[in-house]
Formats: sequence, C-alpha cells, structure tokens
Amino acid sequence: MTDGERLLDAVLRLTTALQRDMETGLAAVGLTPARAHLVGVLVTSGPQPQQALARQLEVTPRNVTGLVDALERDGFVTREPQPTDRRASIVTLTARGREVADGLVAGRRELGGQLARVLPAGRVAALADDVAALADEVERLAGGAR
Amino acid sequence: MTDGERLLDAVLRLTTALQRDMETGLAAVGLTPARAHLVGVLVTSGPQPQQALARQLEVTPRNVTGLVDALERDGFVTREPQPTDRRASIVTLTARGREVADGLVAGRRELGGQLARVLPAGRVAALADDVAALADEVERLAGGAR
DNA sequence: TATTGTTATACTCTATAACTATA
DNA sequence: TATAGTTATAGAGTATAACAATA
Repeated sequence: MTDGERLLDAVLRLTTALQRDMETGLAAVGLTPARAHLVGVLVTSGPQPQQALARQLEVTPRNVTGLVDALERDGFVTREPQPTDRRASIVTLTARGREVADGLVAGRRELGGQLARVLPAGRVAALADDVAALADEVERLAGGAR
Repeated sequence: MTDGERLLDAVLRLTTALQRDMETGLAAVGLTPARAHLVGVLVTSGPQPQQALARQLEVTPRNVTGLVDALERDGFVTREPQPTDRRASIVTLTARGREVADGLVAGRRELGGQLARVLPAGRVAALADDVAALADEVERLAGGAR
C-alpha cells in the first residue's frame, strides 16, 4: 500500500469516527446533523427568511420547510412574520435554541483541543496546514470536474 | 482560533469535500454510498448471507433487505439459494457488479495518489500517521463514552 | 425454541412539480 | 410576472415490531 493510500484510509477512518461522534452529541441535545447545520447558519448569520437559508445550506426551499417545521415543533426556532413582506417569515432562534447552539460551539472548541493534545504541540499547526491543503485539492477535484 | 480548532475546521472541510467527491463518483456508476459499502464487503469477504452483511455493515437485517433489493434490481448482485439452509440466500456479485467494484478500488487508489502529490513526498507518510492517530483518538472518544 | 429474511410501519433527508398568496 | 413558502409525491437510508418458513 502506498503512502497516499495509507493517508486516504486514515482520512476516511477519521471521517467516519468524527461523523459518529458528532451525531451522538447532536442526538443528545435533540438535533440531527441537517437541523444542527441550519441552527449553525442562524447563529452565524442571524435570523433569516427560508429562501436565504436554502441558499446557504445548498438545499431546496422545500427541504428548509421540513427542517424548520421540525425545529419549530421541538422549540429551537420560531417563524416570525415579516411586516414588509407578508409572504416571507423570518426564522429565529428561541432562547433554548440559542442555548443549545452555544453548547455546540463549546463542544466543538473542546473537540479541537482534544485533537490538538493527541500530537506534539509543535506539529499541530503544520498538520492543520497540510490537511487544509488536502481539502483544497479535493474541493478542486470535485468542483473542477464539472 | 487555536491550532486545534484550525485543525478541526480543516478536517471537517476535507470530510465534506471527500464525501461529495465520492458520492458523485458512485452516482456515475449507479451506486449510492450505502450500496457501495455493501458491494465493498462482498469484494473483501466474498459471497455472504444477509445476516452476515448486516453484522459487518452494522445495520439491521431489514435494512440489508432493502439494499440488496436495489442492488439486485440494478444488476449488481444476485441472491443464490443456499442448499444447506433454505431460509438463507447468499448474496453474490454479478460480473457487472465485480467490474464496477474493481473500478471503485482503482478510483480509490488513484485518489490516494492525487492526495499524496499535494504534499512534499517526505511528509506524506508522517501525515498518514498523524491522521491515523487523530482517528484513533476520535474512535476512543466515541467508543469510550458508553 | 432460535434463526433468516420478510412485511408493516415510521422517521429523516433529499428532490421535483404544482399551487397559493403576495409583491 | 416573479417570489416565498407550501402541498403533493417520490426515493433513499435507517429503525422497531410482528410474522413466516426453516433449523
């Protein structure tokens, strides 16, 4: 097996483990990855109409309807009427939604710290650069193939 | 942002890009990730009854029924009767299934090569080791939390 | 009595198409 | 006429529970 294949294997293994870890963490607070993604956009970009969410999530408006339905039912967000355009509603985090979102951010920071502690302190920055370079390349491969 | 957080960000970006890249590749040959996973197990471990597939894929037997239904319909596998146990059937790759699977293996090898070329040759092996160490840690975190 | 695979049912994420209300 | 969001429909992956056929 070449070093490149070993690298790919390790990355795929990391991918699977990370996904599992994050999904169980999200499930513990009552979220799924897709719903957490939407919550993340609200945290970063503030209250938004569903069209804007659809664009940022790269998903159809219909899909956003379903995600917001579930998040609203579970008390994470509300749909606020927009006075200037009665077609649109503004999706807004509830207090509880914000609390949960803050917890996710904290958990992510903690996971970053745990990963950093796996390696000698001097290597973490270089590793981050190398992995970023790999990500750039894969994005180029996928994007450029069109 | 700490180096650990930068590392985590890079890894998550790589994860997303890889997933997208692989999904489009699979779709081009008529497979989904879940079905390709099943095909991969057949390549590695040979023809299997569905119970064994369910264990290796870590999904329910019911789920395997659905995946095999789809793979059978699309001509990738067949269900062969098992003479010694008439309850069970043995899931077997067709000639076309094997061809497609060989293509996936080749594609993976090529992707490994492309990743390796992103970095100075001397760093690839060390990077593979570091990423493997991260994967070990995340598996430990997820598994040990039970 | 235990095991293999299935039918029945349900939830989540995703998509397209057609429609309503509003701009 | 264009836009925001919905209903209708569909496919994929996943799960549990009940059941048939076989061991």
